[in-house]
Amino acid sequence: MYTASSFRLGEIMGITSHTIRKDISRLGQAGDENGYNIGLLKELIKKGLGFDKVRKACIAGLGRLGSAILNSGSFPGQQIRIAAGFDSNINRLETFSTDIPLFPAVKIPDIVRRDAIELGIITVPAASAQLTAERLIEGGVKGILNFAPVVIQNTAPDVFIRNFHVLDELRMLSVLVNMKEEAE
Amino acid sequence: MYTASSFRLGEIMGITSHTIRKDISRLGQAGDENGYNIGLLKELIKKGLGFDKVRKACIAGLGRLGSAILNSGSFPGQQIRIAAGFDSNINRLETFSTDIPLFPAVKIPDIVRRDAIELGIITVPAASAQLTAERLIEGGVKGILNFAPVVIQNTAPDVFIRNFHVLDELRMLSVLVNMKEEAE
DNA sequence: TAGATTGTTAATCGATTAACAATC
DNA sequence: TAGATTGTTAATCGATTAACAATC
Repeated sequence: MYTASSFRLGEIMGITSHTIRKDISRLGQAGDENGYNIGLLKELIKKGLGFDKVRKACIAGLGRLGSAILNSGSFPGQQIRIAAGFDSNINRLETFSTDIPLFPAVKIPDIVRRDAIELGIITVPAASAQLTAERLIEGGVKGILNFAPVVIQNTAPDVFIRNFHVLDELRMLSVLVNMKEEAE
Repeated sequence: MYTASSFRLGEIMGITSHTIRKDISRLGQAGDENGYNIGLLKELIKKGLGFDKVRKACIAGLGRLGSAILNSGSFPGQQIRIAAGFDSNINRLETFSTDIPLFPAVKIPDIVRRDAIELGIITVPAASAQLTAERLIEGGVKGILNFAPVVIQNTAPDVFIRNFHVLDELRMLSVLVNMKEEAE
């Protein structure tokens, strides 16, 4: 039987053993004085976090970033399945070769609703990000991961939105470096 | 003279006016009873956060994601400049057309040091992420943005590391959706 | 047993939010 | 002036860290 200690798990994840124990204990009991039972722990996490279901996601915007994500293997065997791609440029849709069904952007509400897609990934230019978000929400998504360098104004407060932008992350690092330099 | 209130700024950024005021006040004074003086505020942020310097960054791993970032216009006029790209596949380097100088991965330490590159973006496969990080650190980078689905073990504690992975973000959204469903 | 490790309660920390005097 | 808005102090909140009894 395989086991792992909170210390070892923390090492792998880059956090302390305290946090590991606290977080796991919230889900139930999976360990004893020999550490955590890996099989039991996996089950506990799967159940507790809802990873026993596979949720469908779609990608809106098939530019460089969007197609990079689309082609990243679609996360096989994971908790997420990419079920559709959208772009406003019809030509781009036609020249694309993938197993994932592609549609024009205006169809977002229809397809999202029809296929019960729950998560949306926004990789369109900043100018069309808000419209894209609204179409996704209209279709009924419950969560949005936004890569466009704009903060999405959430019209439906029960939809979770996470904003991520590469440049902002680099700026953040730059600020940390700068603060450190000034402290020296 | 253009002004903006903390309420309006918070609206744009999706946070409260309290946080805006608190954060800005840390940098100095930029407003009065008419709101913030935009020009003054920009100056204050630029100085306070070190955005008056441009820091160089490099991209290690020119697969789909890496080349998407490389080609994203190199953030013109921003606080960050992409100054080099690296890949372990020599063929890939040769077939690439870009203004940004490209080098084989083994040269990372040399080039980073030579060109005083301060930030590194890791877009290599998981298996080579740790090695890539070590090469970047060897060259002297001060911050790393890691897209590989592995937590980088930081051998140099004075280097800032931010881990980001698309699938994890989607999983996070999935968990939020799941918790909400269970609460209902 | 002795030593290692969990699960949980308490303490600490930092960030967000609230409240409000000061300003013009 | 009256109303709007900042800057700052105090209160709240949640997450991380510390500490330790219980377990085998």
